[in-house]
Parts: sequence; structure tokens; C-alpha cells
Amino acid sequence: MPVAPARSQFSKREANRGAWTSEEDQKLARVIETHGPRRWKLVAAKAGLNRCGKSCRLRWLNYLRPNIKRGNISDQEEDLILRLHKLLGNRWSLIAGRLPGRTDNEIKNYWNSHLSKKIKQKENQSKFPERDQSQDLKNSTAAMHSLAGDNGGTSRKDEEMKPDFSGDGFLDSFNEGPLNLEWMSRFLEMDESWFSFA
DNA sequence: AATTTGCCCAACCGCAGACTC
DNA sequence: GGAGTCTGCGGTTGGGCAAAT
Repeated sequence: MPVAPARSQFSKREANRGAWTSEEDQKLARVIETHGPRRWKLVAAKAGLNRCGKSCRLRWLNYLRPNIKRGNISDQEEDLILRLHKLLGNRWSLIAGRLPGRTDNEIKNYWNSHLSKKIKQKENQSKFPERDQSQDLKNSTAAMHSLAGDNGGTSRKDEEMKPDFSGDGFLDSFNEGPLNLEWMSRFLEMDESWFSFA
């Protein structure tokens, strides 16, 4: 469906852009406290911020929301991201839903800046096994070891064998609230072929 | 010390589905 | 039922910073 241009009073051209100030954060948080994190257009207007609702939503979800976990991604979390990405692909919001306190944006960024490189590196290693791998091996993490296939028979022969998890039923049941990391990790260690029956 | 390069991450954009009137 | 609006998602961009030259 083609999206018609919004006819709201809000003008994109005149909107504040760029980094949020702490004052803006406070205003936004105050309004969300009373109105809740929905009706973002209204929230933006009530807060007196010259920003679009979309921008307010993003700021709330990625920064101001309570229980946001900031800082380094742990090995366990990294392992989980790798496994979930293997199963789900670039479904960042779904992956983030399995990592309490982490946002889809954060995971996407982490993937693009760290994990995609590691995987490329790993692929190169398997393509060119003659090259000296000792340094790379030193740098690789425990999570990468598990991805590389030392997970006791859980590795897949190839991508074509991957079952399609995009089915609504699977994802619906997969998206029912956060689970703890350890449980999730163990869950993912199960033979992935099991999912083809789900 | 100054400049360049590369990386990280917050924020923006476009699209599509859901919702409302 | 359809048009308009809202919301959520994934891809991309660009500013700031640190390391390298």
C-alpha cells in the first residue's frame, strides 16, 4: 500500500535532528511516565520536542527505557546472538527479544561491527587453510568456537539444509516473552534438525 | 603536532503491516 | 471497504573518537 504523505502539523524540515540532549531526554521521559510509551506523535507534541514521533520512539526504546543493559556484550550473549542469527537471520528485533535489556539496534550494530567480521574471518580460514591461523585462533572467542562446529554434531551441512523459520507459527511461539540466557543457550544447542518438525 | 584513516554507535530513512476512522 | 495514519523493522548514514601515519 502506498503511504500518503503525512498531513500532520509536524514539519520534518523544521524538526530537531541529531543527538539528543539530556534536557530532551528528561522531557520525553516525563511525558512517557504520564502517557505511556505509545501514541508517539502525541508524546512528541506533549513533550514540546521538535522531533517526530518516530525519533522519540527510537530514543525511548534504545536509550531511555528502563532495564536497558548498556556496555559490553558478554561471551554468553555473543554466543546467543550467533546462534539466533544462524536460525533467524537478520531478524534483529526477534534476536533482541531473547536478550533481556538489549535492543535490536545494539545487536544490529554489534553484529555489523564485530560478528560479521569474525564470521568472514572464519570463512576465509576455511577457504584458505594453508594460511597461518595461529594468531587468528588466539583472538577468536569461545563463541566462535561453538559456531565453527565444535558443538558436537549440531552443525549444519550447508545453508540449503536450513529449515525455514519465517513461518508465523514458529516465530509467534518464539516470541513469547524473554527467557533466561542459560536456558536459551541450552535450547539452541539442541540438534537444530528438531526444528524442522516444529 | 597535525593529518588521515578506520571503527563504533546513535540516529535517520524508507518500507510494509496494523490500526483507526 | 478504503483511505489515511501510526508503528515497528531492517538498512544505512554520519559524527565523534582513537589509533595510525
